[in-house]
Amino acid sequence: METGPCHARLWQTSLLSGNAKHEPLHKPTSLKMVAEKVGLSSAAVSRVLNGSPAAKSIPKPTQERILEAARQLNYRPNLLARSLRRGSSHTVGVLVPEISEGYATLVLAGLEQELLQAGYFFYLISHHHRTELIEQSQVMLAERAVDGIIAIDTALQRHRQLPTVSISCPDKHEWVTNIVLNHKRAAELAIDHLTGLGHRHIALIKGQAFSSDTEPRWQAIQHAAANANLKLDPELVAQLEGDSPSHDPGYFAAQRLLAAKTHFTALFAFNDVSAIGAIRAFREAGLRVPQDVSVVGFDDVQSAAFQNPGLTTVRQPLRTMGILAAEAILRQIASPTERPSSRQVMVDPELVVRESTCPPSPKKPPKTQ
Amino acid sequence: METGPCHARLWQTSLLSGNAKHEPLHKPTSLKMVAEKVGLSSAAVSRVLNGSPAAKSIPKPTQERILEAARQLNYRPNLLARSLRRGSSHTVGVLVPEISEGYATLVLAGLEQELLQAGYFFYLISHHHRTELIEQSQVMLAERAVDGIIAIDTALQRHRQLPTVSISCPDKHEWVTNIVLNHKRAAELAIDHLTGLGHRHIALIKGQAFSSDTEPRWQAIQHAAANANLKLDPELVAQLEGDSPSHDPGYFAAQRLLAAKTHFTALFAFNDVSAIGAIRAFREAGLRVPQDVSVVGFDDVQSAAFQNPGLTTVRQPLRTMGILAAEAILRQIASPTERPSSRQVMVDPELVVRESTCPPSPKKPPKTQ
DNA sequence: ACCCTTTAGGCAACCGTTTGACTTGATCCG
DNA sequence: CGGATCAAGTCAAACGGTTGCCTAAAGGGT
Repeated sequence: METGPCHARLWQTSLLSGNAKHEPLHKPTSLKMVAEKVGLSSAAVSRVLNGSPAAKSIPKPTQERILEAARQLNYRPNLLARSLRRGSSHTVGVLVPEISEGYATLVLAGLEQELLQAGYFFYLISHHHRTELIEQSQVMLAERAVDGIIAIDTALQRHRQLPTVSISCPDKHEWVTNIVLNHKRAAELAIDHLTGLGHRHIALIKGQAFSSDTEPRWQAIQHAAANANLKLDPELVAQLEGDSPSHDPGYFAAQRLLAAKTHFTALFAFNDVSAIGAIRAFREAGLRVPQDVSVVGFDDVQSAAFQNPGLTTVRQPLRTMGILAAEAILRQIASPTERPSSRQVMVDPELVVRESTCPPSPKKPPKTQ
Repeated sequence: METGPCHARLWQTSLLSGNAKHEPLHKPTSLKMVAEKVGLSSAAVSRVLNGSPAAKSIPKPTQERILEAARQLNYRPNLLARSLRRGSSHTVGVLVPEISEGYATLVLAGLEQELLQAGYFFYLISHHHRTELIEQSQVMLAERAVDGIIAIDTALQRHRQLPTVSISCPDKHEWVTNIVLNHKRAAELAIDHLTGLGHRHIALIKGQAFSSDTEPRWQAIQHAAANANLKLDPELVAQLEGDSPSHDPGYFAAQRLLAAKTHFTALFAFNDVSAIGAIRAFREAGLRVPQDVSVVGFDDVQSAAFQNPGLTTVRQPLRTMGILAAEAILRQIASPTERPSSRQVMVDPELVVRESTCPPSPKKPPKTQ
């Protein structure tokens, strides 16, 4: 509220004040130039501009002179220099598997909002699940003196003792704070929903082996199935293959399920993107969703509600998870010595029922084609 | 170890995790430390490690010693310090309206690939089309000494003489290189496709007023319509409203079109996301796509092919545009004095016909509901 | 007159690298 | 033998800002 309008006005003036003297290659104003203009040392100027406690011995009129000079020269501190000296760059690195639609997008949105608000910028790097890229990225981020690292669905390789928060990576490392979903609850929601509708033959799409959520989710599903007295037929389990961030893996997984010709009336997919791919495979095979096959997705990405049929899905509070991760990393940065109060933050899923699920039709098993 | 038992414990655990020589609170190795280890000046070490031409006067064995010491100490140059000295941070700022599914995602993916490959990192900032945020972002990026700015669908406010490339912003500024789509061709593709199928009553969804593509696209559509002897009925034009990055604006725009009760057999939407929203509105109104209304989207986002029905759309080569933008900014950074060879790079669209378009049904006009 | 505190700010080191200018000793050439 | 050249580095000044410590003068109390 103080600097915002101030900057805006500053700008206006420098634009409108007939600044025909367009100085393209003039170096930006430095502290020293401001200091010279007011005839003081740069130490004094620095202290005043930063509102440092040591500035209280400097009289108001002098302070005004300094501020005025800075404004006139359109002074902007060089943050590289400041970071170098202060040892804090106000920057974090964010690692994601891919820059693509789906999961990470919403998390990033939450992250960004929270980080920017705290004056932090972030570097975004994708690694396509390639181990050496992850490692290299961590090294490069450290070189760039980031204050912390946030890893989204990323198995961190080595660790350089930077504050680190991971989202959906059940990370063994001591120093990492984890933001994780309550997988147990998530599996229950989906399985109970489907069994509640009367489904007994439920196919599953497991995540890729490299995805950190795959295992815990799978465990949770087995647990939930057991609780619901449901037998999981190994024939009805397909795994996503390949690291394409698109809908293809889900599409092909569903084709494999169909090819196995084992009867099923419902599918619980690893995520929305693969669910959407699967639905297309079903349609191409002449099956209607949900009449012939009910489909439950996972994540509730932005487009889930706008699918045809609208996708029933287990919502992860993705945006919230981003916000929580940002808060956690900021806390860690603020007090690096102190152990994080809780190394794990668990968030709860929520079932969103739309149009892709219904009771199984008793008539004809989906053995078409 | 130094400041408290807390540290000691941390240290212990990190020992347990299997990494012997991993000193958590030791400051990272500096050039000086390497220099001391080999008994040379940091100047010599710097030159050798950088392979600077001045290092050729240093004998091979000495160079080996230096390299070996750096390796042993796991030396990583501090890029803040280097940037400060060299005056180049190897960082660019990327401005996007939103971090959300759709348009920007693919562009970002292309950008990232190309920038990382060149050793550049980027800051990602979203501004939600708020003028003061755009301006503030530019200032903050300049403070952080970025080497350039890439603006995606963003109306830049003020300019600080940084190398700048914009994507889909018909920017007036002299210094900005533009990556733009051939809107004329894009409009022709869509209009010709629809008229070719026999549609004469085509509804349109215009982009939001703040979107830079809205006007040129609209002009191009009018032009293409005239060429195809098609009259555009103002009743059949709806504009996206609100800055939500979701499918909602398209959904509501379609509802307004339906409410106007003017007969139409096809819709050309501003982008895929709004097309998907519109399709949902149509379905809710009891209209079938494409039998009752054909729909053409724009962009060809990742999920377009997996819609139900598969979305016919005008593809923008989004990833390529990202790559081109990265190349352009890197060129500008490499030779800042020289004016960019071409201030505009135009890319061509491509029509992707899927299942959301077909000839109009002559029977009943979509006056249902 | 003396001591103490406050005011007002300066000095210089420091953050970690880079780089132009310079030194020092040896070698070579005529 | 004297000067030039060269190898193998070193020195110190940047880059731009921050900060611990210092000083010098003025004021205030006794």
